[in-house]
Amino acid sequence: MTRSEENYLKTIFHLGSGDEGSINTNAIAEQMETKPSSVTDMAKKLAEKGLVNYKKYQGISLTDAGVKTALSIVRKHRLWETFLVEKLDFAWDEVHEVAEQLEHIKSEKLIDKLDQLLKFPKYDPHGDPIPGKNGEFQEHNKDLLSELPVGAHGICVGVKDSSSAFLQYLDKHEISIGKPIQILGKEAFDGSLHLKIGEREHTVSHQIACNIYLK
Amino acid sequence: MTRSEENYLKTIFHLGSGDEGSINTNAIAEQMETKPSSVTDMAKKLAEKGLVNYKKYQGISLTDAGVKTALSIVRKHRLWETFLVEKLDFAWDEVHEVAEQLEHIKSEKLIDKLDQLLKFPKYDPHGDPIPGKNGEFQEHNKDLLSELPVGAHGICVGVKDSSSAFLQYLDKHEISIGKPIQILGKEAFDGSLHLKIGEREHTVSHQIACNIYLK
DNA sequence: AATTAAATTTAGACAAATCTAAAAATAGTT
DNA sequence: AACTATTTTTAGATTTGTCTAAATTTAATT
Ligand SMILES: [Mn+2]
Ligand SMILES: [Mn+2]
Ligand SMILES: [Mn+2]
Ligand SMILES: [Mn+2]
Repeated sequence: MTRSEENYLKTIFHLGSGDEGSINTNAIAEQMETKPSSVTDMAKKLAEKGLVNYKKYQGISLTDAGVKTALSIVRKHRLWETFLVEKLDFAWDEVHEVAEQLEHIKSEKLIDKLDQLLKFPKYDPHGDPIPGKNGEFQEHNKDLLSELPVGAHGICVGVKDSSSAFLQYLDKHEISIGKPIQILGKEAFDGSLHLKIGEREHTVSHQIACNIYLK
Repeated sequence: MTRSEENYLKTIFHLGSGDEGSINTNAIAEQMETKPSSVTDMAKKLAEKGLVNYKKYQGISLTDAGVKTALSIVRKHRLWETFLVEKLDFAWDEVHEVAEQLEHIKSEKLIDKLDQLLKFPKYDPHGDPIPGKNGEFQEHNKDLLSELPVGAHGICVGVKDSSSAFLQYLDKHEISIGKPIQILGKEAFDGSLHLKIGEREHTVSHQIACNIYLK
């Protein structure tokens, strides 16, 4: 399994985990910052190996074997992110790029020992669930902040956008996983929300609210 | 800098650190389990980048920039090996292969934080010195067991052969870094040595004695 | 010095992963 | 239904790293 194949499988897994069904060539290309023709080439190769279902012009989906492989990469990615934050004092906006490399290290013993060192964490620094050795994981029962009514309150349990820019915005406004958040008001015109975050009050745009999960 | 380029630089560094001067194409090929023609190709590329001195049929040597790069890879390799043993309970014969992958992860912050987590170790699990951020390191003042006279005694501070097979042999005979060793006698016929290792006595072949460093 | 052997380089090929440009298929619209 | 726009695939080229086989250079031996 090459690094490129692994990256494709992971991308297809992430694009497919929302709605069911098969994924567009173009969507994969955009996500991976590559060209559609490259995606087609890889689709054929992965189909050859039994990791994706692929028929010309019909889109791409993971087989059971493909899902299993994707989950093992996601597991590694998220365990490494957790390691970087918990053991090496990285900030949560600094870990993704490094984990993108570390997820391709091949050693089952390494990842199991890492899991043990971290005390078998269930969620990564962004609130995303960490699959276990056999691919099992429990997603938080969560809602997007933007879809909750005025008056709702809960705990921040995750973010949808893990970009450095967004996470730094959250840091600046003291929004982090575990923080209690209450919706004090909603602006009808642009959908911006007036929030109580811990002890402070802040107003955030609709775009921000679309990327924060509450429980 | 590609993974392959890094592996070549590291190999040239290791082959050259003994005697001075330039390294044979064939020696590099053998060490890397590749063909001499591939070495020539890479020599040209690395020369182009100013990392090696290369003139046709004249052998290959590292430039200052090449040494600097090689040292940074060796630093990463040995810090990761130390991490695997100290933090993840790997045995010293299990770390090399994984470190061979980890040494190529690109993140200066990662390696500096790892160094800090490990409390700035000076030597790796095989007794090899770990270069610092700026490439500085102090080699142990050590001697090969095979070159010491009868009666000599010292502490095992390193191994020359880091292969799994050799390290497992040492484990079996309870030879490890830090163990006091004394030469009780030498067999003239085949050069085998009768040793006192800690409290026990053992006889080891000349081949074994050629791969153990004492101080 | 001539010959043989060994080391090294060149030439040409290949697989992996990507790209551009053009062709083909599908989807959307009058 | 015909036309247009979008998506997807194909064909052919490129880069990186490798290989084999043949040619060249250097080293060793008669
Ligand atoms: Mn990756
Ligand atoms: Mn994450
Ligand atoms: Mn090693
Ligand atoms: Mn390596």
